Amino acid sequence: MGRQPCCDKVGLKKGPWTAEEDRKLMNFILTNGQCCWRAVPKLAGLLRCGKRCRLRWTNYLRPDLKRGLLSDYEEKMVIDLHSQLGNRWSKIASHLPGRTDNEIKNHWNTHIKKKLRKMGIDPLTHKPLSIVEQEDEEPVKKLQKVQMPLQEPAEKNFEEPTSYCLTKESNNTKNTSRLEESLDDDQFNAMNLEYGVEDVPLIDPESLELICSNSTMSSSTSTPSNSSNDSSFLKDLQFPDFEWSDYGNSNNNDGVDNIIENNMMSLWDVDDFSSWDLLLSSTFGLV
DNA sequence: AAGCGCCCCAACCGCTCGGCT
DNA sequence: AAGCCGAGCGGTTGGGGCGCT
Repeated sequence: MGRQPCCDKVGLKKGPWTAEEDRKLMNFILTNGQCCWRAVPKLAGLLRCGKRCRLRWTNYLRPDLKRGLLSDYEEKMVIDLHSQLGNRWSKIASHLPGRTDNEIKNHWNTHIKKKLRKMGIDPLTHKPLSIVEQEDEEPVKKLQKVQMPLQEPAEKNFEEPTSYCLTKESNNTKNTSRLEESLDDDQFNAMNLEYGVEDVPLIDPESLELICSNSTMSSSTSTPSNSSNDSSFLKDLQFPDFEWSDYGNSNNNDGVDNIIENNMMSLWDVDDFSSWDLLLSSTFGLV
């Protein structure tokens, strides 16, 4: 069936929004709230279709929007969320308060993609490029080993990321306890009041550094076999001292194979956050 | 100063999803 | 169950800004 256009396009204005249009839309939404978007242009006196009004509001006019470039911390979050969710920009955006899917998508396409490639990581699969290239050469092997399409890393065992879960009810006791140790009760309760499991607040970078430095201490005793595996890609990439954690399989003693099986690497699984900072600074001058 | 090319991001387009009848 | 419709999502585009020659 042929889809009807979202609105009658005859006589509608296109292109950049004027300050006057912004003001009208802003006034209308602030006064009346977000109702049926199709009706908004008429009621607000705008020559735009409802869909454009909604986009303008969500991407530009919303008062809770943050402006400016994504911080290093936000960038790290985007990368990790992307490794788990794929190109689900709105899902990713929902974990970054004040950021829009459009903004994150743009930032990904213009900045993060390049940075990851520079680091030798394939932005699509979040796997080292050397492995991706190998797989391209040997498609049969790839299928046997990975058993899922490379384009959609998130589709296999998709779960909402639990690493950011800040509720005390969380089953993820490891992460919860890290946070409980690092934040005092007031901070923790404030987060709990404001956000549910799905709505994850932005943690202050300083708090995060604290969390991660604590976890470094505890992780130093864990799974030495992970870092001592003889797979070559880490050496090839000359990364700083990474430890690749198990991804949902605590009995797996080969970190690299585990990464391949899960078809992703998570920066949040880098136990030592300072190593990540070091990587960023050594690779493209961040931090 | 002018021309050119590149980069970035706001905006657009078209498809999908989910609720309703 | 099928169709309609509003809303949301993700990919793409176009134009403005900026640096370089």
